[in-house]
Amino acid sequence: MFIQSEPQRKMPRQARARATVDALVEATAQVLVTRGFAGLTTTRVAERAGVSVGTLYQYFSDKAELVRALHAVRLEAAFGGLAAQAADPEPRTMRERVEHMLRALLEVKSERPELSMALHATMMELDGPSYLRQVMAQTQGLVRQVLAGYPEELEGVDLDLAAMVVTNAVDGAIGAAIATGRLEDPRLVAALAHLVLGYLEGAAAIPAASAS
Amino acid sequence: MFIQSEPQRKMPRQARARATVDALVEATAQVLVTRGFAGLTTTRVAERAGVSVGTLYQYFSDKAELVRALHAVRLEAAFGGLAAQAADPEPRTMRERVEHMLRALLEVKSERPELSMALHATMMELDGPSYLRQVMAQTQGLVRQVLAGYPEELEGVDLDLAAMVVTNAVDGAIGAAIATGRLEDPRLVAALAHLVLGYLEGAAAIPAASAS
DNA sequence: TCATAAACTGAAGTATCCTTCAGCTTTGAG
DNA sequence: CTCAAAGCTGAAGGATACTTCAGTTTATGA
Repeated sequence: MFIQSEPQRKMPRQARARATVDALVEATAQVLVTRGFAGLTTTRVAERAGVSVGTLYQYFSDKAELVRALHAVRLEAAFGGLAAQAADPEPRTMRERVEHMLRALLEVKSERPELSMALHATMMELDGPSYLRQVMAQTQGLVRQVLAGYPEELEGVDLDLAAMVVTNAVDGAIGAAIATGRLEDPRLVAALAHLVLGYLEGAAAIPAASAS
Repeated sequence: MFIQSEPQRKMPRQARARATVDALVEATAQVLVTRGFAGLTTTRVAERAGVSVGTLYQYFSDKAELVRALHAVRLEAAFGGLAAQAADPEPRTMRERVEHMLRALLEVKSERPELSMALHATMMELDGPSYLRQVMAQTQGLVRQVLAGYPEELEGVDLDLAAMVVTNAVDGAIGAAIATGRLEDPRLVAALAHLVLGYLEGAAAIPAASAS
């Protein structure tokens, strides 16, 4: 599962090299979790991956590139799970679809919660706003698309605003759940679904109306 | 507005020194926004504050201490605004109270959005989970207290869960708004209020019920 | 006014870290 | 089997950052 987004560096051609790249990305994940971004040194990553520093620099031009590769892998995983549920041809009520997507998302995040947290913080520090915009564009786009599949229920709702609010609200709540170790709380899915559906229901009234 | 949480270092006694400490904290904010945490060097901060490095080390034992001091100032500002609205003796409907608090929160964040973002990312990298827990404990505590003031509307609702979900959902949505520069969108308050109230309404049904 | 404490300076020591590259090892096609 | 390409090694160069502290300047109060 290597990503082809390191333009200036060599691409692995042999199987051994592909394994090396994978090991480096995984090592990055481990070091990031255990020592944080400050402790993410090229030597340490190489060591953990069982190769020498020079090898690292054959495939990654930078510490940042290493982190970005890791992020690409994880994003694909998280997004893939979501997209699968979003595209599930089985017709579903809006509630069902929301719950399924939430479950898929929670499943991915639950696999390595500390990594999710550490990686997010690092990408934030690394690419700041552009990182956020990229992730948000993808995720919100998907959510928006799903919402568009329920035109009757959401008549008059600003789908862009709804996608933004709902997506990031869920993300914030999940982040908090991770930080406090409540990711396994069985009520979580129900609570998040209630949050999303509670917003969507009656969201048509939002646009101009604003009580003082 | 200096904080007394640098145990090992000297406390400023004269007015000049207090001004120096303030200047250092403000310089930290500026450097953090313009160069990120990676670019936050002690020399650069001192330079920007108009003092020498040695002076910095008289009051702050560490780069981290500098950031923590800045965070303390900002947290107090944000929390103060919220608490003021929360404790406002004027009786209000739940909707009004929520809207007022959201407005107060958005006001603080709007002052220096990039700083809010950068500081959050940095604290995340610096103190990770313990930072989140601290902030969440404070904020959720406040929110929980506010919610407890509306026992009829929220009968049967798990206030702890509600405070956590609502608080962090709002935080996530605001974070996204900051990143995309939509903080001034006039519909934002209404949308967030709708999010919060939509969750609270009927949240009593959450505990055990969980549709498959 | 003067002495003492507080505050400030900034060059220098120490510690890492990033990154390269010349040479060695492994792979795989012919 | 042979050899050119791919892959790997790790010591060393170069750069920067953190932190200290001996010495200087400024404030205070007796």
